[in-house]
Amino acid sequence: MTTSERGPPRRPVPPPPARRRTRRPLGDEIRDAITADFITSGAVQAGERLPTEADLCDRYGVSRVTVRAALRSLQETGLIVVRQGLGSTVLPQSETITSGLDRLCSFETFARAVGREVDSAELDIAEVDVDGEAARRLAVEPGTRALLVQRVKLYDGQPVGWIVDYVPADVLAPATIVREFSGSVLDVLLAHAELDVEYSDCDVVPVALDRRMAVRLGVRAGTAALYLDEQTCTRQGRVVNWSQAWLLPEHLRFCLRRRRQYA
Amino acid sequence: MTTSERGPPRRPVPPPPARRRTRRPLGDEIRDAITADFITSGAVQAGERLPTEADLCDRYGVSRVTVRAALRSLQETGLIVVRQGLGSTVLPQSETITSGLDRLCSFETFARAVGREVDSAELDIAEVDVDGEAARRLAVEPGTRALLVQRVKLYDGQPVGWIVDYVPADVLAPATIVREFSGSVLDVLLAHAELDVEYSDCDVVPVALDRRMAVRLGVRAGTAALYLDEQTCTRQGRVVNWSQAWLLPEHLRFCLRRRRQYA
DNA sequence: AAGTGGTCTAGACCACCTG
DNA sequence: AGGTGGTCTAGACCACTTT
Repeated sequence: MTTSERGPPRRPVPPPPARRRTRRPLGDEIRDAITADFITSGAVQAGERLPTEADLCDRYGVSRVTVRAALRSLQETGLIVVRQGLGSTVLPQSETITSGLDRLCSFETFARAVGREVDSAELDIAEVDVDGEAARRLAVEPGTRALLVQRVKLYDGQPVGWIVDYVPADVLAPATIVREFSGSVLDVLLAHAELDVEYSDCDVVPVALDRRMAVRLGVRAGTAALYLDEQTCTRQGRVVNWSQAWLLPEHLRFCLRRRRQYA
Repeated sequence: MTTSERGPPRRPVPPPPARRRTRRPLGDEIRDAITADFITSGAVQAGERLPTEADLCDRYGVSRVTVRAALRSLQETGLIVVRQGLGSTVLPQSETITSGLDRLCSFETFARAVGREVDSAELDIAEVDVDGEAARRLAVEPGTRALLVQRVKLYDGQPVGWIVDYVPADVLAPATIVREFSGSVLDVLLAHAELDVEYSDCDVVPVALDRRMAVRLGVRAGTAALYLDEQTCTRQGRVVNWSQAWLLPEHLRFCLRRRRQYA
């Protein structure tokens, strides 16, 4: 017996799904297609409506559930608003990079999601023996080898933050990180599925920048900034990264969704 | 012809869904049931696994899609982690009574959880016609009636923040809010289950306090503070509250858990 | 009344993990 | 190999908004 006897034919519209990457949800591909076909193309301006869900189903040959997953994703990233009985309206885009603080996700990824780029400057990568505060925050013995990565983040050529990352050498080989680094230490860690990186605990502190940091970022001393002090952990609770970031709110927007707790 | 002829019988397992509130997703009810039946009951301890999705489908008489919606919600709030091929594991709850910015929870509730008290001072309650920025943030027509509540928050007698809340009169009668208010507008809204308050979207901005605000809080002008600008919403996305808070980090610690996104 | 999004179901097949 | 979660489909009915 062949598998083709076991049910009705699936997905009649697209060609045989042979080459589809199974690891990427179809909804994400549809989301990207809608973004390209209607939003970034300018076919639908801010304030105007996307085609109806039924139309999108026909156009892309997918089920309504899949189209709705795509639309939900677009709504979560703030590109559209969906109203019952009305349809999906494209929203005007913010000039700033919106960062969902509650998501363990690099600035690079956020920026790319909205079609912008961030760069690094004054990049300084070194291997060090951690002790004191760093050893405590990494939960390792003083003297443990670690990779230290420091840099300025640039947005449209403007300095927007200073970031310092430590990763113990026994978490991931420094050479590996350096080889795979393209702006974000977190992205390297997330890409290594075997590490099981799951969450970070992050302190959020408003600070007035001291003279040295202000010079780095090209602002006056005393400028208000957001200091994020973060321990990235595996599912088992092992610390794999201590990250400190001083960020200017000027070109960055930090937001988060606070959810009602039921437990 | 009756509607019952138009398709196969739906939901055979549960009793007639007569009294179900149609506005609450079934997935949310299943999520609450799972929480009560397995997690808060202690039937499944941290580190142990929930029943399989198929078992949960049978137990609650719902489809797998619905069970998965419930599990996704539990994962988003950090109660469980779901792994392909492994199942759903209950997570240990954070020891530190998180002043968790990611939880929709009043300062009063947080303080009570750690055995402290917060008080209000300079309380100012008024009915106003909102316009401009306030109307925009509340998503109402300019001129709409709303309740405005302003006050200083005190922690151990020390001023720690200035909070401003708007609630449109057609969300909840101003008299009702005033009657039930005991320090937190959010707590009043959460207590009204019929409002279906579910989440808030919160902007997090570091600011240097201006002279007026600094005087209110008894600090020097230019002191760094955290400005939280928040729209509290129902499950349907209706804004029920616009809240602004200027908070001193001195006596408060803001932290949050950033979670990896799998969707 | 018509059209749109909102929710839910039953079933199918795929990918991952563990024996 | 068997069981688990991951994804997707087609179809049905409900609720909201506009005509």
